[in-house]
Amino acid sequence: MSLPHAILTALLEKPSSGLELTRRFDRSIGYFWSSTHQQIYRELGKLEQAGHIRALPSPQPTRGQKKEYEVLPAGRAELADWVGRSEDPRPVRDPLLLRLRAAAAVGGGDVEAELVRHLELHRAQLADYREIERRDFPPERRISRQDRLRHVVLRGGIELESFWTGWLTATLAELTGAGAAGPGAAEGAFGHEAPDGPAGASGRTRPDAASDGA
Amino acid sequence: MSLPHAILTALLEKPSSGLELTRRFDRSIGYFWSSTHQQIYRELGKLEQAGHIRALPSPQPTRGQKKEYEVLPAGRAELADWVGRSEDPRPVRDPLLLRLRAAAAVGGGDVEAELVRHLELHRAQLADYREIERRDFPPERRISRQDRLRHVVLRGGIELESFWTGWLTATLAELTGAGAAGPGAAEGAFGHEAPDGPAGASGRTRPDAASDGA
DNA sequence: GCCGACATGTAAATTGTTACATGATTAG
DNA sequence: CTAATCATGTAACAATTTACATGTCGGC
Repeated sequence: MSLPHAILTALLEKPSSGLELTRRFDRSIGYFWSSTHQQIYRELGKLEQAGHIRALPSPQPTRGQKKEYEVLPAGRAELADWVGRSEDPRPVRDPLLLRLRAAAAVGGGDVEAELVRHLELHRAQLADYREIERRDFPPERRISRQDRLRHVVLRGGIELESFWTGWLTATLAELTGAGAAGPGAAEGAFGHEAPDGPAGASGRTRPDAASDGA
Repeated sequence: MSLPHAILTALLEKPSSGLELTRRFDRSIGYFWSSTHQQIYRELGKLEQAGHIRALPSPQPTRGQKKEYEVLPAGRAELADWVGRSEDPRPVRDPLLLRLRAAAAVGGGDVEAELVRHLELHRAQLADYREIERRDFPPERRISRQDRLRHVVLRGGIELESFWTGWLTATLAELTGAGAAGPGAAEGAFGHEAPDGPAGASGRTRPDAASDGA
């Protein structure tokens, strides 16, 4: 999957120990590929065995002792190769949307408080991103392709959080703004089947794409 | 996690067999919680053992034979309880954003083709969602809370896809529109650490994507 | 000498993916 | 009767999460 490549990226940006990586996964790289220290240590071991990274020489590499890693040429090559690979977007798997859908199915439940809570969280994350953008990407600067890439990734984070705050705000307005009609209304609504696509007997299929052109 | 609750929701909406569920996970429920038939069968077994669902009586429940399930009161109770629970948004884990960040780190690589491909996929999904909205949620209809919930969930899907198409379009413009300056420029850019600690909430401003319905 | 922070790990359980196996039903 | 399709599963593996275990170092 992508964890080793996230680690290679982080180590290319700056050689680090496992704990340092863990911290950067809490705020920088981890904004787009989150992970925990357990996974990171395990993956560091694999990457070292594979000859993609190596531990910088140190006095005694014992247990509680800091151990820094750097990327080897083989690791850089692997990452460059991965960058050129193709991968479909992952299907959405969002507990909040599912929860609302479940709320529609069982009826009742005050979901509004949870929506407000999420709104605050997303607003905070958005403010965080905006601050990083203000600090690292001043408007008139002449920038390299590297910086452009980093900036569009950050824009992705900003716009994603903007989507959430916008949708949550609108949803709260929709759910609290007008009184709910009685239950048991209109059939045929979303949740009662979408039109049939060509569905094979095994596994999910991304509902057809590439047809578009618009 | 959420898979059993996704299944309970789907079965509440309509009792189904494993294969029918698999198909609905390809187009309806699965838009927000994807899964495969293997996982679904495994989970159906667990839910049955837990007394949350039961197989509808049928002649002989042998192997290749269709087996329909319905939700029992205990299952409905569990789902209602889950709806009321609180859960933080999942940290982002997106291979495409990570890939761009890796491209910035290793330099080179033409990432543009992959962006175009994703743009087409998201446009197709967006068109699909819009069609469902047009069909299932005509504008002037008086609607119940159930329908409101289902509609906001669909709006979530629509706005999420709008975010992607908007961001991908802008990113392609940014990367192909202007010639890249030489490599090795500006340090201190995003990717070289963000500030520590939590950030306060802030008012939202809408940048550009994820627009239309909110 | 001990405590808290730093630092690296192990183990077990759950969840998700990939590949394969098997039986039933129906059209030709 | 045979192939395609419907339908339900098993097995093995990979990824992720949660809980715990161990060791080092500096300050007091």
